[in-house]
Amino acid sequence: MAATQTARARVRAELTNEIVSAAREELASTGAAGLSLRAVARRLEMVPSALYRYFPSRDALLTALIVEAYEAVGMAAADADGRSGRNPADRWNAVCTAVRGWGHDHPNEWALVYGSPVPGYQAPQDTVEAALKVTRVIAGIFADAIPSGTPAPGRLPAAPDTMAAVVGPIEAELLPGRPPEAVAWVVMAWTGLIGMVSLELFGHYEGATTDFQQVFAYNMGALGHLAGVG
Amino acid sequence: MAATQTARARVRAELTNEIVSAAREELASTGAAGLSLRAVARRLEMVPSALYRYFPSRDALLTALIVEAYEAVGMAAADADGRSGRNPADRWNAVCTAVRGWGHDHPNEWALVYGSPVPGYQAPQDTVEAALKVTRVIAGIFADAIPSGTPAPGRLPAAPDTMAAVVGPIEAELLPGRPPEAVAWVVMAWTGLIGMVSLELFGHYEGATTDFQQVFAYNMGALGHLAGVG
DNA sequence: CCCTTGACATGAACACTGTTCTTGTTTACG
DNA sequence: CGTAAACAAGAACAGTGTTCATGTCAAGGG
Repeated sequence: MAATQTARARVRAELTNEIVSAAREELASTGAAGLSLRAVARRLEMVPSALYRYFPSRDALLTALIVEAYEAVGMAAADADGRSGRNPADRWNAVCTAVRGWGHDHPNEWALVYGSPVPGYQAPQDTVEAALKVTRVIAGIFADAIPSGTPAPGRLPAAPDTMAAVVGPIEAELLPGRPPEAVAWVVMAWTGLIGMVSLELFGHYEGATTDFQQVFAYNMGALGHLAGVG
Repeated sequence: MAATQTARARVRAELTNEIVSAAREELASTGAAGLSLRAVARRLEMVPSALYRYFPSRDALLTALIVEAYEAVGMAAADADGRSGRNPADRWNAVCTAVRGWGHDHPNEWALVYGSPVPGYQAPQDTVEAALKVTRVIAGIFADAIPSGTPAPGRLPAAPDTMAAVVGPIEAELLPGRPPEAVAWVVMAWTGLIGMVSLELFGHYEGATTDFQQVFAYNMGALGHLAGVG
C-alpha cells in the first residue's frame, strides 16, 4: 500500500533529518575535519554502522551539511537583500553584513563550504547549484543597478574581447545584455566578499586591526562603489 | 666539547630537515588533513614514535610546514616583484601572477596556509611573521606608488576618521605618511589576490568560466587599477 | 678509564577513526 | 501466510595520533 510505504518512508526521512541535525551540532562544536561519524551515532544513541543505512559514507553526510550550509547563507543573503530598499548600495551593504554575520554565527559551516576542500572529496552536482545562491543575489543587485545596454564606464580598464565568451554561460544567465565588464564586477564583488569573510574567519587579519567590523564595512562599501553599485 | 655537541646537534638538524622534507612530499600527495605522521615515518623507514623526539606533536610538524609554505609563497612574490621593473602596475601584475602560479604548483600547501584552519590548532607566533611576507611585498608596491603625503583621490569614499587608528599598527609599519585610505587599498588588493586564488583552488569557480587565467588577469588588473597602482 | 647521564630508537599498547560483514529482528507486500 | 527487503546490532579490520617501558649507544665528569 502507498500508505504503509509512506509510513516507512516517513520514519526514514525523520531519522535522516535527525542524523543531519546531530551532525550539524557535532560540526558546530568540533569542526569539519573532526566531525566523527561515531560521535554522531553516539549522540543519537545508535550504533555507528546503523548510520550506513541512511548515508553511504561520511562524505555523503558531509555533502548534506554542505548543501544545508550553502542554502542557509544564501537565504541569509536573500533575506537581507529583500529587507533592504531599492538602492543598490544599500542592498549590497546589507548583503555583505548579512553574509559576514552568518559566517560569524556559523564559522564551522563556513569553513566547510568556503574552506579547503576535504581531500578526496568531490563535490556532487547538488552542491554547485546551492553554492550559486549567494552569487545570484549579488548578480541580481548588479543587474538592477546596471540597466541593460549600459556602456561600461571608464573607471575600469576595458575587458578583452574574449571576456564575454569566457564567462558566457553565467553572463547569459545572470546578466543578460550587460557590458562584459559587468561580469568582472560581479566576480570582483563576490570574490571580495567571500574572500574577506573567509580570511577573517580563518584568522588572517589577526592582530592587523582592532575593529575589523569597521574595516570590513569600509572595504565592502569601497568595493561596491568601484564595482558600480555605489 | 663544543665540537661533539655540534656534531650531535648537526645530525639532529639533518634528520629534522629530512622529516620536514618527507612530510612536505607526503603533504603534496595526500593533502593537509590526510597528512599522516605514520606515513611520514614509513617514508623515512622509522618507527612512528621516533618522530616525537623531533616534533612534540603532529601539529608542530604542521607548523613547520606552514612556516615553510608562507616563506615560499612570500619568496615567490618578492622574486616576481624584484624581477619586474619600476612600474607599479607591472609589479602588481607580476606579483599576482607569481602568487597564483605558486598556488597552482602547491595546492596543498596553499590550502594548508590559506584554507580552513585545522580545528584545535592555534597558530604560533612564528607563522604570523612568515605570513606577513606577501603583505609586505604588496604594501611595498603601494608605498612606492603613493608618495608620502599624497591626498586621497576621489575615486574611493573617504575613510572614516577612526580608520587610521583602527589599522594604526600596520599602517605605521608599512605605509607611513600615506592617507588612511591607502591601508584599505592594500587590504583590498591583498584580499582580492589571496581570496581569488583561494576560491579558484578550492573549486568555487568551477564551471563558471572556460579560461580562468584570463578572468584572473583582468580582475587583478582592474583591482590594482582601482586601488591605485594602475 | 670507568661509569653515569641523557638522547635516541624500538615495539607494544591505548583510545580513537571510517567502513564492512555477519547475525538476528522487524516490517511491508505478493 | 510466507517471503523478501529494510533495519539494527556487534564484532572485526585497517588505519590514525600519542604514550610508555625497554633497550642501546655516544658523550662527559670523576
